[in-house]
Amino acid sequence: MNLKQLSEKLGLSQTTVSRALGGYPEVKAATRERVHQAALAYNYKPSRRATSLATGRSMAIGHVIPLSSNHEMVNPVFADFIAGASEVYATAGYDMLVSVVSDTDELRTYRDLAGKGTVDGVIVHAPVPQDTRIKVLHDLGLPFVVHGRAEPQAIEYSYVDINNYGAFTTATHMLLDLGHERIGLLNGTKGVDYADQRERAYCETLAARGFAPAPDLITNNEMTEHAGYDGAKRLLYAANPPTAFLASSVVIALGVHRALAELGLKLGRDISVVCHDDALSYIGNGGETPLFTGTRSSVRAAGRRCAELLLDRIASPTAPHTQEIWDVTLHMGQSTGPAPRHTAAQVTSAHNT
Amino acid sequence: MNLKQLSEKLGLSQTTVSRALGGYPEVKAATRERVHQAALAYNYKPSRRATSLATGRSMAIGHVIPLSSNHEMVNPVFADFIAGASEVYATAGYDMLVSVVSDTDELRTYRDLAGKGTVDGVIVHAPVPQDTRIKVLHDLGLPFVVHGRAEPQAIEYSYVDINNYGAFTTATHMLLDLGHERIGLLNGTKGVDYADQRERAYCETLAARGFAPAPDLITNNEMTEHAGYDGAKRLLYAANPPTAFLASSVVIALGVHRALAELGLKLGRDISVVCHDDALSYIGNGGETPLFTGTRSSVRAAGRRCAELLLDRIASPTAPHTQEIWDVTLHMGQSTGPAPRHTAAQVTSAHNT
DNA sequence: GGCGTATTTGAAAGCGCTTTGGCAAGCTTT
DNA sequence: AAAGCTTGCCAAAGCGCTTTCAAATACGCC
Repeated sequence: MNLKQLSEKLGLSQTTVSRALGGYPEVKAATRERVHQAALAYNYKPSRRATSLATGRSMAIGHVIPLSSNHEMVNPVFADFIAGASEVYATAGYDMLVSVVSDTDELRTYRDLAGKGTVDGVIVHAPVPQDTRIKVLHDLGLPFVVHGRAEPQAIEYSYVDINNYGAFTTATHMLLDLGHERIGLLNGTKGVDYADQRERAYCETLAARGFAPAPDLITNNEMTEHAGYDGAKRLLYAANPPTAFLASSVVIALGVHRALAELGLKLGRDISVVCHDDALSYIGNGGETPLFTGTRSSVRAAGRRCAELLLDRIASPTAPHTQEIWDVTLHMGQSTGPAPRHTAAQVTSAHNT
Repeated sequence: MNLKQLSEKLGLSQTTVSRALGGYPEVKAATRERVHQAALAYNYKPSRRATSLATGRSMAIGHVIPLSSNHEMVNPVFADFIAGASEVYATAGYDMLVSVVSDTDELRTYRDLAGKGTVDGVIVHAPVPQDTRIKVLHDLGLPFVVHGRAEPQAIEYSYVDINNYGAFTTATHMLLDLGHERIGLLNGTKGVDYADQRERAYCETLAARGFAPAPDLITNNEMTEHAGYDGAKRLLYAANPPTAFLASSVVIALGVHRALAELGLKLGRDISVVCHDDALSYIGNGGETPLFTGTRSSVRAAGRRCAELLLDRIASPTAPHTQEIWDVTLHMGQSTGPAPRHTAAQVTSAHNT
């Protein structure tokens, strides 16, 4: 059933039917009602293809999620972020277009989306400093919102980010307050904005409290369970091991946890762990007393907010940009405790088990 | 730049330009070349909106991923599945449309997608026995492929599934061979096909080997780390605890692992764990000797295959259906060992620590 | 040279909607 | 009662492609 057929059935013009369904005011209430009934009865839905062509808007938002060409890894936070964004799109009548592309193809993908007009806007994930995507999108005239930041940029743009610097400053202070002096940082890939912010916070907080940050206590890796496990084990086996870890995600923290179990070390007693928790639904570090102490911020909420901002931008492209930096709060869990006295001995003995 | 402008620039008709770009044979090689050059120079890309309307195909595939209305949970396997499917779509020039909807809205979403013609086909995720979606999609005439099975069905359909029954039969036998007699099953939600298959395999294998499967050793829950942790702890605290667990996913197994660590039990010595491993990229239970012993099958590969089959169906809708059941192989990890002698005592002592 | 057959190009008719520009009828003004 | 507004509806022109049908040109052969 298409518009022509429906309008013939009703003895009305296509114009009137279209207007009735579209909610335009110049239709008599009775007519509108009749049209709605008929649409329901014949299960008429305007073709998205035709509507798009006629209006010039495709009613779809693109999410280009990069796949590190080397590790073929899909970051699990995307799942939650997308779920959040999807809620907003659904209520606004937008579709969500997802492309998983190797990061080398990303720019081409944006050019394609813009050229073919497949989407009305895009969300930029995992920005890096001086991200080239921002200029490209700006030049293409494709509305976008960044999840995270990509400073410095000559171009003004909208973003939603969490206060990574603040989060890791708080976390570092907290571990120092507990007496930990050697703190390992298990971070994400270098060059990604949030990872750099976190490292800076960690280093500067240590420095401010009179400790020299040891580069050998920092690992940069993808945010996988395995990376956490490897990183923790490597640092713990080294000379002068840390008594605490800062982990960039719960997934990494789970890896640390596994390493500790294997070494016979008890989390929160022998080794403390503080992580940033994206509140991923299937990891669930929540509850009364969560497993891991950490700063927390819902990546799903960020997805929702980014989507809202993007739809706003599409509606009014010349409006001033919105830049939100969300503060995060520290939640106490079971993974932190005062620094133990004899640390080196501990690990060595564990090693010999 | 649109087709009209480009063809005027070239002094050709829109027909010829369209055909040259579309790779139709009735264009002189020299002309084709000239058109391609110009398209490149002016960065012309045919509008997806117009193409769709003209051809009647939208060049997009829908993935409707259900959100359990009660738990708001996004299954992490979707991320990997989608990444696999996306690869195939990308090379075929298709887009991927993702809607995350509460499971009560799912049928409506399918009807919408079909009615508006937003997609040319869909993938059905997480089927349940006698899944109503299959009939609805069949009646809508929307091509689809199911990831998993939804038997029994009056309707013939295509699917890709793993041999869940075989996998858990193998796994149960293996634990029995190691001397484990009380084996806990930490399974997914009841009513989802794969969970039911796995439970059946577990029960029937136990029965075949002369053991009565105890219902109190089975838990059904969403496949989260937390559920694994809770389930393991509950079973271990009960009277006559198991000496081994079968876990429906690595995420659950990680939860078990955490519970064991907390109880001071050693994985693979005090308690054995076998799980099914979807080979999720960010969990990474791989490597030389993986942490968890388990049957393994790449959910990403399944995503690829489902996508291929769906594109085939769209190309030839009347072709016979393809039904693939993938056998899975058991990979030895560090999480299994012979059954310990004194089990009840163990846990009790751990409890008192 | 003329006829039949390829080869190459174009004009125009959709695809199914939205939206502009009218038009007729009913109401208000003065 | 004539002029001016509203109200409610319609015809038709796009939106930017694809594709059918027809035509023009080039080629092979007797």
